[in-house]
Amino acid sequence: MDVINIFNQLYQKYGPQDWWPILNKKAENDNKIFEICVGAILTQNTAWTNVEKALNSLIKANLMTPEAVLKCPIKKLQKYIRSSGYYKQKAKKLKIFSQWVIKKYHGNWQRFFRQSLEKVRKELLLLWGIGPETADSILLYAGHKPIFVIDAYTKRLCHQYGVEFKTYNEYQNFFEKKIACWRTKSSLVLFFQEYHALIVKWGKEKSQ
DNA sequence: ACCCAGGCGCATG
DNA sequence: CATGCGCATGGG
Repeated sequence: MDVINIFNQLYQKYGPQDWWPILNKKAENDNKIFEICVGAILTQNTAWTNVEKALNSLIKANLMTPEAVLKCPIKKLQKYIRSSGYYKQKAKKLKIFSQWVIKKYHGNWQRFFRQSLEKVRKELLLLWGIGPETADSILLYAGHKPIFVIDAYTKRLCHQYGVEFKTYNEYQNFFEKKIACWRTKSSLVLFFQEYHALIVKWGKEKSQ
């Protein structure tokens, strides 16, 4: 399985994907980062179209900040994100996530992301509701950390080439080892961002 | 009527 | 360690 060659083919076919999509374009930078985190949580096992509706209703209700989410009554929060499914669990996840970034980092993402990749990844994974894919999406797209996101489509792509592993980390290592060695950090981030987006594009098209 | 979507936590063997 | 199950909406 030639990982680089597959990227080139996908890029030639689909072009740049411009991920992560920001809906609230006029928001402050910290709130755009928060929007990416919220999107990453809401899209767990859920179609993005359903997530977009929830994100837009949060924006419209002025709830796209950790402070506002923390203050909002849970029932009300559930109502706004209902379209994204699992809305009771996800409302709780947003509460916990918001409380964490406020209490520990005063809502300042710079303070969080300036720490090492190992440190920030481990810390996200300790939060209830944040698993490996959600953590890595946040790290890659919100924090610009060089980490490769594995999702159901990525595994499906591997299987098509007869490549199969047991764990998330094994898939991740497989891609990172084949890509990481010859690139600088910033170009690696862009490459990982584009690659994951292209895989999702490929997967979505295939499942229609 | 069914199946799936940009997963995760928790209980069980 | 590895399965299995509940969570929930909306579009095909």
